[in-house]
Amino acid sequence: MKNEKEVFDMNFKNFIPGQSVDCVIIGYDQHELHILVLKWKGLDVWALPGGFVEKNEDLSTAATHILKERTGLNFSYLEQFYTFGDVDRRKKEELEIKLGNSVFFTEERMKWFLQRFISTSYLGLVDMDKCDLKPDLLSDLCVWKPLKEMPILIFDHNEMVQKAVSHIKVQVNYLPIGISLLPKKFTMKSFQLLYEAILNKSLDRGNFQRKMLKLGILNRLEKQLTGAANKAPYLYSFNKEKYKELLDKGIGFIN
Amino acid sequence: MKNEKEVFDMNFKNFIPGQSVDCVIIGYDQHELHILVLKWKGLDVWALPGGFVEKNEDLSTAATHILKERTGLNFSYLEQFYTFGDVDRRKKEELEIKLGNSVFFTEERMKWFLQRFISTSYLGLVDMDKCDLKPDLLSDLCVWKPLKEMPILIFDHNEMVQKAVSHIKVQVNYLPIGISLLPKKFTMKSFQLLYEAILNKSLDRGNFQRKMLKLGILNRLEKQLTGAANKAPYLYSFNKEKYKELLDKGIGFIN
DNA sequence: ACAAAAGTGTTTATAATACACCCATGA
DNA sequence: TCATGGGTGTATTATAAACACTTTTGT
Repeated sequence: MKNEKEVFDMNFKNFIPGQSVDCVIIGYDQHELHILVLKWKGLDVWALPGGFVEKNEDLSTAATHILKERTGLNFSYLEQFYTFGDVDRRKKEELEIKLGNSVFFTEERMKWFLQRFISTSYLGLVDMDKCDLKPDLLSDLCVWKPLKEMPILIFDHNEMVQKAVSHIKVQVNYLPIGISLLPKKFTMKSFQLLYEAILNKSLDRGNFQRKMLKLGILNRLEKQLTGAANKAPYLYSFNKEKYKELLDKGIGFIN
Repeated sequence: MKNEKEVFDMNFKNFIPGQSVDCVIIGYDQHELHILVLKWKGLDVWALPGGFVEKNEDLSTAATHILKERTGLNFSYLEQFYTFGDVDRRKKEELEIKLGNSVFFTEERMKWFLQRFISTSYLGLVDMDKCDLKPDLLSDLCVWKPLKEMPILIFDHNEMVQKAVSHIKVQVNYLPIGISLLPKKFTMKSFQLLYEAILNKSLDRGNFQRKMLKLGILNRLEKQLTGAANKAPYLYSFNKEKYKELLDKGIGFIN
């Protein structure tokens, strides 16, 4: 287990200088998209999960590695989507003030954090329920925030979130949206609401249902009695083989 | 003008260590896509145009800057598409042998070239006729090669080309294909052949023509008498405003 | 019996596809 | 006048979109 002492033993000699990785991890709950964020220790500073790249590890391995530490999972969908490389993407002065108070930030460590970083961003899609969240050494909170209630994030992290969200919107027919974000069993309604949350528009219930059934990616399971005074919906699971086949061919789920 | 002396004066202290930029520049001629490549001085080594990033320049500025030097142009379409960050993407041993013979590669320079580099790749689309090609300091040739006759490129550069080409295929409806790759005046036939080259499949002539005309992105100009024993085709130019408007909305050119 | 939401059906509009037809051109 | 390729027309099919009808559930 990591502890306070480890934080103070932390050093950066095994990392590539100037290169970082940040992750926009998207989950879905209560009909809303959520983003995984961290709060820095003792500060009102929010940031995306991220880290540095070890000298002997691939960029993608670094992302996998960072997310394994934060969520306990190996992500089934994790893909690089953009590299942020502007000179002034980390506002040095702002950062210096924020870090200045902490005992952790010795002069040497300060120097590391104040250098120019080029950050490659990864997009992950995950079933929130499967995650076992743990803050990193510099943070005291690691939580899901609804996309619509995003706090102000440090540096260009809000831009990263925006870019990732518009990415899944554009690429909606080529990404394993349902299979990554929904639990094993789900209703057609929640499947539809997921697409509506991503596309930010309402879809016709009848047409959605017919289209998804016609694609052959769903297994119809038992009915789910909800206790409400209406017809019980079926539960569905994904036919993974068929789903992946369609994704590879790039067949459209939604127009 | 750059000359041999300048090569020997070249040093790397103004560059960010470990970070490079490579460019997949796509042109279109004789019904085929072409890629801009360089041949290293005195060696049978081919590579994409690329370079390093100055300490005080943005990543995108570095790409713009590199291409200005190679082609004399400021690209109207130039976009980052992937960052290659595997530990062993540059095969050190191979590189060491290739560079070992050159007088340019002093120990210090060798050390620079043999470090691990993370390379961010940019995709550019350009009218080949507008380019005024110039090799870089390490190369003696800077030429267009037809995509179907790509030489073996150094490192992972062939992978970069493949990734860029499949990127434009997938993104075909969102990229300024015609306006970037065709000359000012062109025939409907050459416009169609361009899409066929990208999509690698044949399209129906009548339907293509009707669709493009209906989109309202084309201005019909004078007829072009080719000298051939058949009806003379019209020349067209692009209605740039309408074209960009459609691109922004993401309206489909081709299915 | 009623409201509410699920599941399915039907109609209409729009777009994709295939191919046919006529026209201009130079030998 | 013939072959060739360009421009346009049309019939067929497939898909999207809108909405209506029926079924199931608990009160």
